[in-house]
Amino acid sequence: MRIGELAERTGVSVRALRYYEEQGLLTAERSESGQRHYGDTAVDRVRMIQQLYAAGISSASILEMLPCMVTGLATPEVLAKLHGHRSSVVKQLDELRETLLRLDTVIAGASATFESGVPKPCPHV
Amino acid sequence: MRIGELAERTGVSVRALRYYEEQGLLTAERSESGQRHYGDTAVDRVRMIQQLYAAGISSASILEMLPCMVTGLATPEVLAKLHGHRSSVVKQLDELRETLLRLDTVIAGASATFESGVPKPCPHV
DNA sequence: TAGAAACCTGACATTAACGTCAGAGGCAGG
DNA sequence: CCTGCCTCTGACGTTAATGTCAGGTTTCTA
Repeated sequence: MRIGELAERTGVSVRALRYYEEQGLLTAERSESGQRHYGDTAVDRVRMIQQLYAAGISSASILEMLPCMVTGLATPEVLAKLHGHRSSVVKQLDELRETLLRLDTVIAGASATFESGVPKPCPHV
Repeated sequence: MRIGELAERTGVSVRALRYYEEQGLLTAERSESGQRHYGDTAVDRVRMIQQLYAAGISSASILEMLPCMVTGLATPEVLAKLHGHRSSVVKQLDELRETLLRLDTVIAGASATFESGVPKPCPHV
């Protein structure tokens, strides 16, 4: 498939796909005229990239990890990187949970204010 | 306390603190000569700001929410915003959990490779 | 009362993952 | 062949939260 179709099937912009290639995260066959052509596996590849991005992992790190993400095999160095990223993801999870608790506390307090029939303006601090 | 001490106590740079003030997230008394002076509550305030940043909430949104984060009171509009941010935090949590699972799968596979005594180079995809 | 250390404002630099535009070539239908 | 849509490269724009530097004032310390 060509780049437009890949973009549509993954929900990622054409620009982003070219950027991935630029970063070495995604490769493409080229037609005689220079147009990119992708196999079906590219769809999964792009989705994986997106997922790692969503975890706050940089393209440089993804580049190191990606080949092994596909096969499940890794060098010791890559394995160490993976553990490192796992830690940071766990840390992010903890922080997010804490933030969620705080948000819930605030929301509960604010909601109670309204339910009590006493809508007060937001006071200045 | 002055800005340097606040920076040290919160682990945030002086530049960042001035930026928070610029964004309206943090206020300071000014001495005769114009130097910022903070009360002890500023420490908590800064930590809260950092936590919200960590949740991917923009400074503009924080600005809307912050007064009410302190008092637990909110206008209906702010309450709606809070719910919106709650949703996005929950979504982030889900995505992170999914990513963690994927990472664990890969790590498990890679670790097994080593434990089996067959360290293989990372193959090309 | 120096001189160092901390502070001030203002402004330009940085980073990442794209968006957007320009100018040009490629491809399928009518 | 023409039209319209897709694609190409290259390059500059964007955003957010700072970093960094310059040039000047204030505050602490010896």
